Amino acid sequence: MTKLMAASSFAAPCANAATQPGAFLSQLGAADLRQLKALGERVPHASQDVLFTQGAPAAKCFSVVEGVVCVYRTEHDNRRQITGFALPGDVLEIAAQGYHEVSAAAVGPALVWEIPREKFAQFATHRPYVLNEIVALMAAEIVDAHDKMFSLGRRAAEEKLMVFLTCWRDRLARLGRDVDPLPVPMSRRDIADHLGLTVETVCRTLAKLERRGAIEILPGRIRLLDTESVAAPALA
Amino acid sequence: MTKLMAASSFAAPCANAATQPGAFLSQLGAADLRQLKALGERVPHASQDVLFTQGAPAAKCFSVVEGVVCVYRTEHDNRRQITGFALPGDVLEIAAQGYHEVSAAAVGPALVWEIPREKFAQFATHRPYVLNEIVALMAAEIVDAHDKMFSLGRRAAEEKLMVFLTCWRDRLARLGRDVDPLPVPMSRRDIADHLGLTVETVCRTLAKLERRGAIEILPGRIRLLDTESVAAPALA
DNA sequence: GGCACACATTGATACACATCAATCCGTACG
DNA sequence: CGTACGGATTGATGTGTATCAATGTGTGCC
Repeated sequence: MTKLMAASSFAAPCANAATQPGAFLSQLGAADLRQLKALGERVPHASQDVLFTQGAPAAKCFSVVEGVVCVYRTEHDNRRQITGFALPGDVLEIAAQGYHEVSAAAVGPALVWEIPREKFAQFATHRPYVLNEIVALMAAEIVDAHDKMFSLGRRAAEEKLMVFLTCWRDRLARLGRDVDPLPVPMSRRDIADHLGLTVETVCRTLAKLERRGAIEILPGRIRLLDTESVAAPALA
Repeated sequence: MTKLMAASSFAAPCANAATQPGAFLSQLGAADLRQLKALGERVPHASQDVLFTQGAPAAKCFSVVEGVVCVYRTEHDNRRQITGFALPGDVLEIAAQGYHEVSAAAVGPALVWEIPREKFAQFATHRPYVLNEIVALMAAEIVDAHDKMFSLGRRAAEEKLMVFLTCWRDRLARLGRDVDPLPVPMSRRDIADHLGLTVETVCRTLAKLERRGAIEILPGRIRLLDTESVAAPALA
């Protein structure tokens, strides 16, 4: 239990680069991992496939193995807020209570490891250390959520975009990906719905940043040139 | 462990009305509770007192016993985003990893139960069910964070305020408080920093809602008259 | 090749909210 | 009792971003 509160990976949600089922639980032994794998299945998803929907019973939990999955919350009207983009190693709905409070969809083709909730619960019952891992994952997720709240409430469009891009780059880099021309697989609409903007504002702001020499826009990619020249505060 | 994933209190973060140390752990027996109480101390805080600061080592965790505590994240400049208001029974930084990622301050005079992190860790070591409780609390906090992200990113000022007020009312009601003239102890600036607005916009929007007959503004309180007449969507 | 369709980009305009600036109010304090 | 002070309110004005509308650009498909 000492580990629960330990000053361990204060850095980022899931720094594990291994792209295999169960990789998110970094403390598991080989035997445990083998058993865990057997409990779930790897499901391939086509682009735009919906993994689960807000309001539906949370029967399974998920871990991204390949690709990108976006998590979002919707309202009766068309409004959508993307709360995050999940990368390989990231876990979704691992502690959902009863019903999904969000939806998730594959941004591109994705491979997802899905495990029935009860099976995972059984697996964890006799392995207390698993709970510690989960607590740490959730703690990181909460910190991340606070960051995003700050961005949504207190940053202007330029800063939102630069912060988003640099964070995205850092996450991909942590997975060992090549990020010099940074891959940006999600659509402008996805970015807009993530940052609380409109598609048009995202386009225009990216164009403005390019004109200023801060970035270079390529098809499906963006090169980050001058990360420092981020916008000054827009709100007092 | 079955309980971890059970479809239990999907409703709200900490529905426990008992305002005493440890009340947030609803599954504890009397003996456990007594021991737990002995590990921490009740600390009275004056209005505006800072409980802990973003960046400082997370040495303790906290539980509000009386009063209101606001949790916020700041930037080098004066920008502040209040991520939530904690009420009696709510827990803060229970799973912080190493350093505080947010700050917290008393909105009014407050009584807070504070416990050193290691002591709580020791307490929980031999009580696996405590971890389950923590996971459930954190899961609720994550759901809540997603709600707030949606509000910050996709609601206009009127809707932000109405949603905020009704949620605040529901939380107080759950604690058994009288909410007909809803107590609003936090300042307009606090509300603004919570909703991603400015003080002036909060004032003006409240005035507009009052003119429309949706609310009635009283000193330190607001009466909710027509909760339904919330604003239509402002963003597509 | 050419059509269709979704996505991206750019422009013109409107508006919600921020900003700047008073004024008002309640409370603390000399 | 007057002064000072922070919070609340209201007004005048500016601007960032949304909205509406059109035009590119690519990609799949017949």
